[in-house]
Amino acid sequence: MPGASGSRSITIQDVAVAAGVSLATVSRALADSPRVKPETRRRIQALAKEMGYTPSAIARGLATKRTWTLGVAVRDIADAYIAELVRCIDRQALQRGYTLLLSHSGDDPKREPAAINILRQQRVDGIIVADPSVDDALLTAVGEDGTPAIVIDRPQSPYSVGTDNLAAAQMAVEHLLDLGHTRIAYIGDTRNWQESEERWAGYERGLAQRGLSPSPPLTSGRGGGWTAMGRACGEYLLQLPEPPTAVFCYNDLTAIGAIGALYAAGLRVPEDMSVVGYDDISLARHFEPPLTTIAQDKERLAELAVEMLLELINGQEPARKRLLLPGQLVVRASTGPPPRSTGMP
Amino acid sequence: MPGASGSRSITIQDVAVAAGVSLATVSRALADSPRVKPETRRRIQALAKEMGYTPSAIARGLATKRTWTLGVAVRDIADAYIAELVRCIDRQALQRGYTLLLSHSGDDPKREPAAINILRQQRVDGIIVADPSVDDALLTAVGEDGTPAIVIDRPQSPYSVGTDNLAAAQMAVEHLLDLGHTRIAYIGDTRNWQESEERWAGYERGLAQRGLSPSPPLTSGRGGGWTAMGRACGEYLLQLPEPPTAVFCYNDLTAIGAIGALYAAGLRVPEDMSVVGYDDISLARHFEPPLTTIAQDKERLAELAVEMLLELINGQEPARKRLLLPGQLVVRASTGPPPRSTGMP
DNA sequence: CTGTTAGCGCTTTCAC
DNA sequence: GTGAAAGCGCTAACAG
Repeated sequence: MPGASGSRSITIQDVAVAAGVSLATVSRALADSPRVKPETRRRIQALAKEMGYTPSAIARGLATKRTWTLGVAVRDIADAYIAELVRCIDRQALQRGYTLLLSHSGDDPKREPAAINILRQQRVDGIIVADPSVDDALLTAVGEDGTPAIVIDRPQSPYSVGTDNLAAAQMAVEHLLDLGHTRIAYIGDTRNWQESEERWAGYERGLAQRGLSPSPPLTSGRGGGWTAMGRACGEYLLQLPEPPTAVFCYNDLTAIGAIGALYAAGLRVPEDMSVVGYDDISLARHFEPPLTTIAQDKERLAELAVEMLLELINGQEPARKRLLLPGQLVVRASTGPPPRSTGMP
Repeated sequence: MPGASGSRSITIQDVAVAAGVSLATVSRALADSPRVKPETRRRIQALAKEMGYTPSAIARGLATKRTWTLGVAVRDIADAYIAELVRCIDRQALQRGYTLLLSHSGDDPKREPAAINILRQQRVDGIIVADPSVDDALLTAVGEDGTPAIVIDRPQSPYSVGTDNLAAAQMAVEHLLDLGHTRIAYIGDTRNWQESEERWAGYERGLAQRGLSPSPPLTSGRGGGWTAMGRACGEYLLQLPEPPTAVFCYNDLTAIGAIGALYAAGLRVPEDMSVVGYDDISLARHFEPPLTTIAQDKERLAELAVEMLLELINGQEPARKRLLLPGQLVVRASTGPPPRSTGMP
């Protein structure tokens, strides 16, 4: 016998002979079908358990054309926001009897189609894309082969759920304006350009309503990730002749980077400068100072995404194809009134 | 026609009739078998592509008893260290033609068996467990049904890879001692108790070698996660009559929490207190101050885990069943000499 | 209530 | 080189 390690796993057939019934009966018993005598059912179930029977999801999938598996394509699982979102999706899916198949493109847009393709090959029942940079053409292609897909945070896609970036950003900026700030900067992102631009647009609109003019979004290379970018931009702002008194950031990690720049310069938040983030990742609440930020309702986002996807899977056209949830401004300690003196201390 | 949305996906059979050959030939052509005439092969491949054929991984899995899928069971995908590790595992797996199936127990030990069971039902070729709190009995049970499993950071398990917590922790403490600290605290974790204890043991040994006596590990409820715990412990330390001048933390997020407590008290790091973390998550480098920490070589860990698992899958007994990698001390800016004055300023 | 049988889509002998 | 046919483990008619 060659290095065969795997003791062939026991099948429904094995259980059938052991129980002295037909294979079909076992199948029914295991499925709790009312069509099998309660006693036989119990006996078979006990036997199956005792024999260590583990149903083959793939065989079942082949036979029923339903795998009870949802694919999730993410750009980067190590991104705090995405990871937290995936956790919510997992919870929602599990609750409805689905398992997640994860596929991530390693932050490389070119690999996204491959990532999604893997999911299709695995015959997932549906796909949730948590990568705002996907190509729409790809999504419709996927839809056409019968695998429904919904994308998160990409409002123009065929089926989507997301947070209203523009309105939320505007809220954030209004909060800053209400505190008395007039020189407010925006630190954006180059990778998820569209999303960042929506947030910038909200920032712009908030300022415009008070007759203030926005500055163009600040950004820097993504080397080192968001925190590094936030830090670099923060440092840039500080060496300006007249630095802003507040800054609105693309996300929480960017904000944390910006705050790092302030700390390193011996400045305090919010006394010397106010900072607001976006996403409300779990760290935001516990950071020092606790971050004022826009909370995305991840749990609800996940729930809606899964629900909509299940409707699609069941062949129903969902009531609403594009859902936009409001963001919520969470005021914590990283924002306050601008410093009295003009300029920096 | 009832609400059928899914246009039946096209099969190898469809391609066969379109190409005017038998189904077997298509199968061979698609598999690049040399047994089919090069020209036919190309023709079939082109046709398949054109028809939008997507192979069914589950059908193939059923037929070959190999799914080219690796299961990863994690405690919490939103944990920075775990997420970064999963990213590495994914990269390693992908490189070898495997896809990851993710299963997470939502930080609930009782759900861990279920999480692993899902993986078995999906007939993954092997399992990587990234949850140091799994039960060994569970693992051997899994092994017996022919699904090899390896666990990360749990040295006593049958097959494992991990970082040498004790030695690494000792290094961290020695670094602190070398800087001149004598009052050093340890902030631990209650959830991953064993792992935390190993780190504490390293801390203890480091102190003992210089004739200093350790304090028992500090900890607090996990409400709010690691950062909150670190913060609570940091606050506790500060109100001590004679606070330590340095603190070694279970992980980076804990350290960030502790630093938060210091900042909130108007103290500086490392001038007033040195802090060292563990894991070297990506945030550590960009935090202010950049964290001195123990880096776990996640990429290598992932590589070894995947390699060992593949050996197991291929029926070979791996050369080494239990691998312990050294941690690496990364000195950044959160550690420095103790303050001159005794006690706090 | 239970058994028989025909697939699900693919790989893989075994023939030709 | 290519085709026919068996079978992977399971479900779902269809019969009794």
